[in-house]
Amino acid sequence: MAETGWKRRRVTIKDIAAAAEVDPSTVTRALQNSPRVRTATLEKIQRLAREMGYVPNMAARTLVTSRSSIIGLVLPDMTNPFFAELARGIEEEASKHSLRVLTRNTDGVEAAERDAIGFFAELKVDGLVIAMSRSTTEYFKTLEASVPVVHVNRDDLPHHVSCDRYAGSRQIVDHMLQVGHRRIALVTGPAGPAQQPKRTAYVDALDAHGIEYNPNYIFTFNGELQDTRRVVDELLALEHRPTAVFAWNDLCALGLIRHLSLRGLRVPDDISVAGHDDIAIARFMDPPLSTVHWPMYELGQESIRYLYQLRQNLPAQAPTIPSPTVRLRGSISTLDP
Amino acid sequence: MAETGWKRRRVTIKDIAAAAEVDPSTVTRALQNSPRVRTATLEKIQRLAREMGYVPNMAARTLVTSRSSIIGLVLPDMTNPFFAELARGIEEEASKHSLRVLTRNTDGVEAAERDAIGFFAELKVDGLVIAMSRSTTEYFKTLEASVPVVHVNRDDLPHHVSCDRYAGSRQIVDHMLQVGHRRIALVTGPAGPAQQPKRTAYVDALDAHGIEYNPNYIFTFNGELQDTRRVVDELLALEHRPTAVFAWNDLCALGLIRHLSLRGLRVPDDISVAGHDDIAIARFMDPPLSTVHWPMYELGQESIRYLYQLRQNLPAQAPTIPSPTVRLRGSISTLDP
DNA sequence: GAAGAAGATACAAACGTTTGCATTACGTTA
DNA sequence: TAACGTAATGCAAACGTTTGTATCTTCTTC
Repeated sequence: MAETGWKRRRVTIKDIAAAAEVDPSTVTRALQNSPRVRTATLEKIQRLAREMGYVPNMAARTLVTSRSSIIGLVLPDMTNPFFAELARGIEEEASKHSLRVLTRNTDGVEAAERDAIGFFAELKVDGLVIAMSRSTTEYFKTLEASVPVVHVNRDDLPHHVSCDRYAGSRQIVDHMLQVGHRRIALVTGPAGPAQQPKRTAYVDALDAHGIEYNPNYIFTFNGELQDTRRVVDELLALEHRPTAVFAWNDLCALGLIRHLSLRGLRVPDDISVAGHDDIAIARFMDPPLSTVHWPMYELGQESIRYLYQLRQNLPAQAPTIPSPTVRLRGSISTLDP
Repeated sequence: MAETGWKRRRVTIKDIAAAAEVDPSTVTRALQNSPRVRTATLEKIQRLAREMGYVPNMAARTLVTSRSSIIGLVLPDMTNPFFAELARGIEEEASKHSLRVLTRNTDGVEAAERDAIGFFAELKVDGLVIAMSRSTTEYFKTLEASVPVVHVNRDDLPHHVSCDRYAGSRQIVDHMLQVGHRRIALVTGPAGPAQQPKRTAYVDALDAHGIEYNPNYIFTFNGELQDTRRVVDELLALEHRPTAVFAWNDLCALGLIRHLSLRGLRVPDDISVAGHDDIAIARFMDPPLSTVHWPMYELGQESIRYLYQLRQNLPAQAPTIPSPTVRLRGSISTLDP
């Protein structure tokens, strides 16, 4: 027997006002602990509110204050622990300012991204954090008129929080070269503004060791875990097979390792693999993954701090985040000369 | 919370009405493609709205209609791909009803869970999907008065969507027994209503094979990946070491495998491991993980369908989800007798 | 004990939509 | 051409808060 239970009228501030024999405005003030209301009245009202099961109506409040105390977070992929870490940092920091965080994910689809953003705009969120979007600059230009936005990992956009995309990649490729690797493959992700520095770091590192960069050693990964199989196939089909692979990210590295293993190659004995991001499971992989530690949690925190400055039109300079560092675990072998 | 620059006045329906020399009510109707407005007027209004950059104000709309077209999703842990899959199913199905999904995660903390729920209640969401909460029945009793709620994986609560928690576990333990394992450890998670059926399945399976259940073989895992180390230590300290482990979930299995490997034990040669959930990376682990496939995506879809029925007071019987099945990959070895 | 200062509370307008009902405009039929 | 039906639009109230200002108490102070 289904109840019509939740259709029953919600208790409003007016109901409390009536019960307390007082004006609605007094109730509002009492509920926000205003010093303007006498202690006795205040307590009586708060007790009544509790007893009557009062739940504030955000819509009404937002309508009049045009503030929602909500931060919108737009993520391309909840599946990737990388972004979960970001969300943690954001929530942690947001709660300090008593802001709540609502998340929408877009599966990396641009249309979904715009829908999410438009939706948050309708909701009148107090701020928007957008991680690694695909959308273009002009789009955000118009958006920024209505809501403060901070981008994570989009160095090319006006208000961003990011960290040195070149340094970490450069370091790990340098390391592979130092331990003797000469044929190093690079697996890049789906095209996007984030790809270039990684590729440059790769080319530069080779360059610094006097190695000519070989376009055949660069692969493009579509982001689906299954696609690593194709990459491995192509990689193994090369005449001079690489001895090391720098993967797009840790999840990609995981897939590569798996399919290499299926093809009979052991990591790192037969081929070395490096990842990027340092997600939680990286150290639990077999072998534990050498990777670039990307400080996603800190980026989350900083993005909220930045947003907070933006909201009050402070000079809000982009925060500085420490450079990413390399975590060497077991997935890169030293080559005998 | 100082007001600021980008806070320039938003375009409202009245502005459009003025520009189109028409009444606000006509604008509303035009924007929802009502047949009550002449085609010419309708097009003119819609064009104007686009040109002027009109963004509807959800707060105002929600206030009058007392519907928000939002579904709230409360998750204990975004890091776990398991829940990401649920979110996918929910979003997919929700978009069919043109509902949007907003997510909050609670890190498994009960206080955070209540905050999230309370928040969604204030937001006047049209429905709430709560996954594997810790909270108690009475709490939800009062909640259901204000919003329809569907629980995922909480068989004990009134409106839930779940699937046979016993069958899958039973099957995989049976399988381990069939291939010759006699000393099988069970790793359970943090206490909660979800634990019992798994444990019962484990005990029953042993029973059916005439094996007495050994309390020393049951370990409690706290949910943190690092904690697997302790579990492995305790496990290896046992006098008669188990030959197989049924882990709480796949992530737990991953950690166990890693620490077993650090202690020099190979999976599955030295010890077998089974997981639960079948998250995306399970098949990419080394060895690929044998596990119970839990249909999280389908559960997500069903929870929205259920919610939809609840909302219109249909007889809404709990939907039936196919039983979970076992995915045998490489992490369980056959024992020589 | 009266004037004035706080202190406490009430009043009323506003926020931006939606929607039932009233009104006007237009084309059709007798 | 008057009467009528229908199509298109306008009017106004309502949703539940918040907040600036006005009003009413109560206490000081002389």
